[in-house]
Amino acid sequence: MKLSTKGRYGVAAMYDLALHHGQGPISLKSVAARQGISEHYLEQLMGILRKAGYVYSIRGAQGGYLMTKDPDQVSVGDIIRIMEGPIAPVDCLLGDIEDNKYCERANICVTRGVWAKVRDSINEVLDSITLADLCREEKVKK
Amino acid sequence: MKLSTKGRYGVAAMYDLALHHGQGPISLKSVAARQGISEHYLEQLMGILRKAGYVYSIRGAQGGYLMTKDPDQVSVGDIIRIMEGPIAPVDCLLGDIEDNKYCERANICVTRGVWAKVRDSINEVLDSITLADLCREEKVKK
DNA sequence: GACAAAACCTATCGTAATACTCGGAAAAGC
DNA sequence: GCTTTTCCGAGTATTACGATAGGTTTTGTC
Repeated sequence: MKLSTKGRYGVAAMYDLALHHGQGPISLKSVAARQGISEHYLEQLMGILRKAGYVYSIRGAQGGYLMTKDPDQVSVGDIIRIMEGPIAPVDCLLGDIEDNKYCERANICVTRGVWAKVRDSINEVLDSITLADLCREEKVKK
Repeated sequence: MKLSTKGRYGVAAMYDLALHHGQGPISLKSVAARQGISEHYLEQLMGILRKAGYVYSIRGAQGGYLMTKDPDQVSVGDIIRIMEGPIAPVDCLLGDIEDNKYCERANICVTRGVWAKVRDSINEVLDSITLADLCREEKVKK
């Protein structure tokens, strides 16, 4: 039940952009340095976030990335799901309960209900926290 | 954020034993067949459950496995944690917040709090469901 | 006592995903 | 024109997962 670095780094990067929201384009290099992420790798991750519409970029010197929405409009769950795909502790939760794509007994399986509850509770927690919340916490810590 | 088959199969096997609780030793072969798990692989998993004290075994012909506790005394969380280790969406939750073993900035990191909340909510769900609960559900479905 | 059924044990192994790394092309400010 | 930056596609090393294989030991039953 581990989060991949994709999800973790994605949140870290978006959080970094949120902290600097309104200060013009933020270079990938500076984000990578502050958050301790490989530049080249982060590059790929920013591509995902860009294609998903959470950031846009300005190329060339003095360029960088900017958030498309305000930090209070983006939840941690949004980012995790973009980076890792839908939350699903087991594959059988991905399809319809009837389609048997991942498990022939999905409709009679009692453990499926357990995993569904886990999924729902994870999503609930992740959706309840916005990037703005994280920024506020940062200020409290200082 | 996937559960491994270890956890899934572990729960399936324990659930199967719970369904047959009080009916003498249940052979690994029959559990594997009912739950659709490779026999040899399940063997290894039963070893983990046995060493952890959740089942005991009777060797030889007509042998098999039995639960050491009643199904209402064993939660899904107990089994998952035995099979997969402690629930921790990120490694930095494993050590103390001060020991910096997994992350140098654990004590200043704001995202750490997010993952801790996720962990707690997963544990809460998993601990709230016992094998006896699953058995009751099975009967309702029939 | 032989036999078969079962648990037990150790080792091996193929596949796939993860987490990068590398090398460059294109864009844009100065 | 130079430097800074994003953008893109390919390659790669490591690891964990999910088994598979091949045996040994134990024990009930005929």
